[in-house]
Amino acid sequence: MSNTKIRNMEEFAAVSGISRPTVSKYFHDPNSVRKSTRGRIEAALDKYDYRPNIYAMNQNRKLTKNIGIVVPYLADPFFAEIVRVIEGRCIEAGFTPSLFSSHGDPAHENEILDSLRSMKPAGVLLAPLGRQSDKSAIETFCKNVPTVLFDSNLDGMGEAFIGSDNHSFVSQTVEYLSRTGESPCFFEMKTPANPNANKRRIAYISMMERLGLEPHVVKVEGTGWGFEEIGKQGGLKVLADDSLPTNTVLCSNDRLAIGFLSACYESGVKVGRGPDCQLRVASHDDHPFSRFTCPSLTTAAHDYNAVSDHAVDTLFRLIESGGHLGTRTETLFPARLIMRDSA
Amino acid sequence: MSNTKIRNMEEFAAVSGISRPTVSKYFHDPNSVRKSTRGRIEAALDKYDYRPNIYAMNQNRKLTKNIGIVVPYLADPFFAEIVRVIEGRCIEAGFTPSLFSSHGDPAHENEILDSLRSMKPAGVLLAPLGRQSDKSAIETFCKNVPTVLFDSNLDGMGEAFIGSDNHSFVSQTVEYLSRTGESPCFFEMKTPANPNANKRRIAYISMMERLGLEPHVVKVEGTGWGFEEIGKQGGLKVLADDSLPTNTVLCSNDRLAIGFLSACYESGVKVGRGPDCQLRVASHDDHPFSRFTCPSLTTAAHDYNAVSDHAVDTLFRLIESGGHLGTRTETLFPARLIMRDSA
DNA sequence: ATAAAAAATTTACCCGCGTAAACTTTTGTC
DNA sequence: GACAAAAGTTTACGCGGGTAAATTTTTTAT
Repeated sequence: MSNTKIRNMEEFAAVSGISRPTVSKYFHDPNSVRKSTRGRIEAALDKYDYRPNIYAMNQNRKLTKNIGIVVPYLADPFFAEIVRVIEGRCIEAGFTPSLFSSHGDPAHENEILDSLRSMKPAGVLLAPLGRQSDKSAIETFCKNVPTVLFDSNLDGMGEAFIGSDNHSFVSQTVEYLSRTGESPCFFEMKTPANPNANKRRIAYISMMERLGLEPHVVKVEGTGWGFEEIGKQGGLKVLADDSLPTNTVLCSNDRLAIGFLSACYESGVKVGRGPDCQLRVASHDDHPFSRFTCPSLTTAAHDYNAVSDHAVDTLFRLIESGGHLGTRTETLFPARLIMRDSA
Repeated sequence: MSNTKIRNMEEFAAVSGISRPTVSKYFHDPNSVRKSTRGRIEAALDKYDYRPNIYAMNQNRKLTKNIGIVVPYLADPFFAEIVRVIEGRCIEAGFTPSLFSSHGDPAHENEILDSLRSMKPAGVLLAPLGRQSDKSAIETFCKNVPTVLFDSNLDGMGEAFIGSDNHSFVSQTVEYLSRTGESPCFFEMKTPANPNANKRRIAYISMMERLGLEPHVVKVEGTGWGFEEIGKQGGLKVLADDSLPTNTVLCSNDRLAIGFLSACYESGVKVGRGPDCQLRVASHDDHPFSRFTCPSLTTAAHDYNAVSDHAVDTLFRLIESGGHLGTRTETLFPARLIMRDSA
């Protein structure tokens, strides 16, 4: 490692004995230059530790090698986990991921899209807030930037959608619960933030009807993204009122269930499938913490890797095709039932 | 909103009737131009929706308005929450935060620092991995980029450190537990990733000795960042062995405690301070989920806001002072004991 | 009203790199 | 060894905006 500092590509080209345009080509794609040339550049590279100025590089590019990743709520470990996988894939493929969380705030989601636009990213993976999202802002954004939606679908927006098949989630849990005990009631927020919640309720009702059972939906108060607290308060209430229609509760998602289980514990209600248990509780998502609840939570698991991989692959195809795929596809991955102790 | 598209600052200056250098000055600091001028620019601004090219802007700047935020493990909601607060403060102050997670991997931490350097950020808020961090890489980085460390301290690195006072955490929990029942043993990982863990053990031992009590440290196997699982497996083991030295367990951190509580539940061990309880469990951090454990977790809470605010304020002072503060300060915020049901 | 200070304007050059065109050298093939 | 193709070199210009210097205009103070 020499201590003479290289200020720009010109100087670096000089010390490596290669012309600047060729060096520029190398940084754009190392395989686009002859092997011997690449060798000389790389020799100089670890002797002088030069890195091209990213701002100058991107200034003249129509598209950069940046990929934007936007999630609605990073404090939810579910999204943190997906982000981890997606980031890895992007880096592998030579892109530079930039991570953003809307933190549950539509205004902030808009700001993110705004600053994302000026980053001229090659593509964006967007998990929108859902119902709260500013649809027209997202629509405009998607027209200007190659975007793949994931997790939450918004009608017609983005070049593709990749998510989980809510019907598969709910039909598996409902089928399992109904087969092994009393049929479940459906526990959810009165005004859910996420479109998946609506799909799950509808799937629950249709599945129950198909089984010839009467559906019961229990809606609890509360808004925002503090699902655990909402589940807990709602749980305490329905348990105090003794207003649950059945002894089996199917929560819309694991975070609600975590709160609900906490309410059960505090109310002295024993959850599980043992003979001494008063209630069975199941849910959806396979949240990273669901294996540590008391009792551990029976749930339907996302195929994290499939969703992440397919979202990223789709985005790469989109980028390669220059920003437009033929028709907008919606890919849904089925769930896998995870049987634990709560039901 | 006119539909003529503005391509660059030249054109925007033309339509706003102001010269380009003045417009440039405006974007650098809106208050640096006369009020009437600002008015004309802003009128044009919402008529034509032009935004300066961020790459061209930053190319010639020694320092940008970017701030890097690096955390060791974003899937830990503790960090997700801190990040949320910090991001907000940065945006308020007119900076552009960029978020990175090392995902528990030292090699990735290095890559992040590398790409961060080429972003020429005005400053960086770094929560390092800790023991696993490549110390020399971080040291080199801190010499080149104005950096404030938080959460995990690394000796002498960065211009300042802001974190929580582990001694305050542990002394409060130990004092409380010892006063209200059997004195606690200390439950931790054999080889903790984070320097805070060591400080907590030391604080535990010294506090116990001060109280004239015998310290007992229970170390469990396991490496990596899956603390809950480590706590659970370790918990199952010590409960099966019946090897706990006392009926009161103080976990090094909440994530371990979440796993430990799960082990207690599965082992049929009732936790709490009621007469029918076999074990008391307490911990440190006030993890976002600790209020939803079964039973809810007695813990010592970080002053999230104080840490975030002070870290950000320190970074801003550092930036204003041109990259160096006088002497390296280490600011530690005390804990607040949160009494819940587990102890 | 007038001088002094503050703010804008004009002009001009720079930054670090992308990239096109014309030309030269190196490769690989028969 | 001749020759076409591939790769590299030179030269030159552009991108979009930062910024300095000299000049003009506007504002503020007296």
